[in-house]
Amino acid sequence: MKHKLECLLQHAVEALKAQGILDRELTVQINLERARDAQHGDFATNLALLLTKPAKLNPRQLAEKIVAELPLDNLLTKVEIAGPGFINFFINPDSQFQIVRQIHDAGPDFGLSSIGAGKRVQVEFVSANPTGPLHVGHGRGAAYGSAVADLLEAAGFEVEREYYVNDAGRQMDILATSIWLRYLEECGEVLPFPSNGYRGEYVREIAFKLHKKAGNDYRRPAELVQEDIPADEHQGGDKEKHIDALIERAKTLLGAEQYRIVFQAGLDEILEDIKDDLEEFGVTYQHWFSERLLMDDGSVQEALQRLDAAGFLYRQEGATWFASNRLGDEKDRVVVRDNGQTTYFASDIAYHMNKLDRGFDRIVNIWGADHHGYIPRVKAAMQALGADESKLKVLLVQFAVLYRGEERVQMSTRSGEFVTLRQLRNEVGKDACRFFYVMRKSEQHMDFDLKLATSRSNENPVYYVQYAHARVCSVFRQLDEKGRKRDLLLGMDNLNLLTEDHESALLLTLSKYPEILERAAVLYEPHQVIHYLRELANQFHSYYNAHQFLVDDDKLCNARLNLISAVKQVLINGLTLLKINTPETM
RNA sequence: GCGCCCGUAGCUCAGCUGGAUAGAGCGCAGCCCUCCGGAGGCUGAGGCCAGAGGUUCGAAUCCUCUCGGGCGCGCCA
Repeated sequence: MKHKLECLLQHAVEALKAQGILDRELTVQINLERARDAQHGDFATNLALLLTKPAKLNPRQLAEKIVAELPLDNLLTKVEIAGPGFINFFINPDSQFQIVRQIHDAGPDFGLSSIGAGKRVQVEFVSANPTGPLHVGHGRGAAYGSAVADLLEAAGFEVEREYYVNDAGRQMDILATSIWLRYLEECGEVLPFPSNGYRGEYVREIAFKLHKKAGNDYRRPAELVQEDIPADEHQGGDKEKHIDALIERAKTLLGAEQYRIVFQAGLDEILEDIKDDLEEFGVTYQHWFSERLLMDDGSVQEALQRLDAAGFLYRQEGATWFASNRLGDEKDRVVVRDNGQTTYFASDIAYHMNKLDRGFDRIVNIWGADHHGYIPRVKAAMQALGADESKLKVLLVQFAVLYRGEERVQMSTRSGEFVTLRQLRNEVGKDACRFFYVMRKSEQHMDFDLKLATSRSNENPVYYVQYAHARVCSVFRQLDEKGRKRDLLLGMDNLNLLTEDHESALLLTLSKYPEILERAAVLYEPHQVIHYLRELANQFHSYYNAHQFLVDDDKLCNARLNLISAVKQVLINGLTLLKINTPETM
């Protein structure tokens, strides 16, 4: 409907160009909107206002000329010029009824579009370090990222979801060493735990399993482990030097082979936990991409060579620097440290080179807001590699602050007492969890109220939407109990009986769903779908209270049943897209 | 100090790439089941869109500054 009107307007513009009112070279962006007020019809455009200057006419005169060029179509009952020069379109009400038929015919596919035209988009999200379970902060990225990916897919893009696993680097060594130290405790060795180690309970559990499986194979005497290790922080030393020394000690005492096994045990265990966690949250990936792989297969070296060949690398103070400042970054960045090790950023350059080489039309990265300073350097690297940096879209997700009623829930990663995503899901359930996370615009700081999310009352927006669905189901159960049969065709033939205000409003809202999905996908704004579903549910509940569906008149009854059936279908489509359940009873 | 995000009803937030009279939920004050599920509906009070300039037919929306809140500015990952 919307596209059709846009076409008509485009033709009118061409006609004005032919008449010499508008310059032929002028490109015109048609801006057609849903009218906010029913008095302004169904759609409105500000076209005449925008073209006032190039046409050198006042807006109302210009609007008249545009309207004169619009072919009369039986879709429209009226086109009028209003206010300063808006053109308002009134859609033939009969055509509005057809939305019920369209929804019925399309079923689960209603709302899907092909604007993506099969273009390949990669969406990378969460990508939390596998050094511990996901916490609530990752939850928002997971819910938002998967919703964006699912929306893009619904809009006709070919989507690949990816998780970048940081399985290389110092943090992983700290984890491996932490596990080993806990393992030694399991074996009966007595030794202090480093202040900088991972203290979470999960580390003990992994150590426990390792001990159960391997017995004392990796046991070494505590004296040897401790010998000549520099003091920890609480002993007046440097915690970083302390932990680094312990890592080295673990590597020497265990040897490369055994160290690798302990390391791998931790990585596997945690990654498995993250995968399960996300899967239970309705989040799945096509690829789990290993950082270590990039280092092992020479990709990092290759990326650096390419930067060097392009003249973007130089050496200073023993390190190798990438001249990102020349490409808009606030300063240059180290890619190879003076000790010869490549930095995390070097891996990331190689990773983005790899993404580009895979030929995606668009690359979407979803990051926590704390990484925003990272964007310029990654874009700089893409440019230096000769790539089109506009292919990369970085979406930032702001932090969520947890509340339980008035009280703020404290999170502390160090102590290992942080609230995990799993705990959150167990407390509020998957549906409320996803709904709440996606309900807010991603760049908006949000307060996540656990008390509200768990309340089974009218305060809770999740139940409100689900209840609308359950109510429709209930009406059909009631129909059954009364021994009546639904007559689909009779209802379709009598849609024109749906003339109540509540019914017109619902028909209009239903017809907006495809536009909402498109818009939400293009703008990466899944919260728009939530808002739409709340509005739809609200209108349904109003309708339910105002009118009886199971009336004696078979024609009217079946027309209404078809209408609420369409409501049900759209609720299902929207909620399913967001991976939220649609229970038939609650 | 520099950079990014945010500031809209008492609270939590929408506001359709600049449009017509700024919206919703919660909370508050009332009301509505002889009726398909009251986890619902209806009515009402509540706003200088942080503040000041600017851009134009028109600004909550764009630009500049100020004030407030969050987050970044490592040879960490």
